Amino acid sequence: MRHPSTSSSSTTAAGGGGGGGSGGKTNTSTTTPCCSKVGLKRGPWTPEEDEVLANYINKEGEGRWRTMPKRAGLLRCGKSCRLRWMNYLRPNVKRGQIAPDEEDLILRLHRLLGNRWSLIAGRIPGRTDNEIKNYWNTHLSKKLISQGIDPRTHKPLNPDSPAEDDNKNKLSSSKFNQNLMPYADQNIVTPSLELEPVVSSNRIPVMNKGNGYYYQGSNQMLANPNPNLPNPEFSGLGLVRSINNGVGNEEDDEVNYCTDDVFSSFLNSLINEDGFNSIQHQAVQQQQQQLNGIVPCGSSDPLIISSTPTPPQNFTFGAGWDIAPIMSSGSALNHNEQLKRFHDQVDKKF
DNA sequence: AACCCTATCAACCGCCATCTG
DNA sequence: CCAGATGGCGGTTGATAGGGT
Repeated sequence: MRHPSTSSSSTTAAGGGGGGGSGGKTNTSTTTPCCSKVGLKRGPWTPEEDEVLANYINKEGEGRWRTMPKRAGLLRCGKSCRLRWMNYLRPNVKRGQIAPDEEDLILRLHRLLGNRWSLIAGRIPGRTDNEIKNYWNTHLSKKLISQGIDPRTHKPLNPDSPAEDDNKNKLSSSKFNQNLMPYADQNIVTPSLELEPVVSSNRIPVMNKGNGYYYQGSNQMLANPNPNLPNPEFSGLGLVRSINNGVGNEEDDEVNYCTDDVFSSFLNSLINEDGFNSIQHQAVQQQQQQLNGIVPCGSSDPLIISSTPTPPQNFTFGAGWDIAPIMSSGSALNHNEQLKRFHDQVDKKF
């Protein structure tokens, strides 16, 4: 294996980066000036180059990448400088082993966001999108596959899994679901109004907004790889904030306040759905134990629910989130379309 | 020792959204 | 409103390290 801290300092001849992918997009012959590498150095950065770049940015600040190399005296293209800074030289970039709690969070976030590496990285301090992407491709996707889970959809590779039955008919044949929607959590269900927020084994209300409850589908997806680990929310890791932070107040709504915090809180609510499921599981266990006379009724932990879990109350999006129509009972939209609209809004916001 | 295979990850690419004039 | 410039993103590549034969 290549040691992370040494490879980039390699002074070996050109090589390093790959030939570049198509990105799956329409190929055009146009190239930006930055992409023309005439006379520019490529491949691994040398310690000298790193020093020059770091010194320059520390003095002049980030930005204006296109012209930076010239100003800094580097024979690199702006993109290369930016990438090097963002992924390696920038302060606070954490390297080394991904901790189990980070891995857990990556899994949760990927289930919710799909391959939105920058969004995922934005919620894991010190980790870059490139690093997370690499870790996903080299570790986590294989890990999921070995567990019989499709890393792209976070659904069982075996389509006959009983956990799927509830939504299978609605989802499995969807081309949108299979191809157009790499986002992972395709079991999110937006029920119609007449549906009460009834909790079943695989349909958990996560949040509500106005008329609609937001359901989380199969709870067997993304089993916590380390059940002994607390949910980051409650672990003091500071990786995610409490959902209570996301309680939308009228003030915010009035000023059309739709910020990262709003989305962040919403995301947290989704992330913590796993914790929610875990809590539910604990509750079931507790009830069982109570029936067996093992433990006294009640729990000092306010997060431990007693019987029927209730969705987080009072959660709201900022005004910029047009979630109500998505959740609307009268909507003729099927689930996939609703979910797609939600993701579209995610895209628009971020 | 030499070769092969696999895993890793830095760096590259094209595309797209946003910014700016 | 438009066009060009710029920044940022996700997909992909390939050099390298290390283990196996």
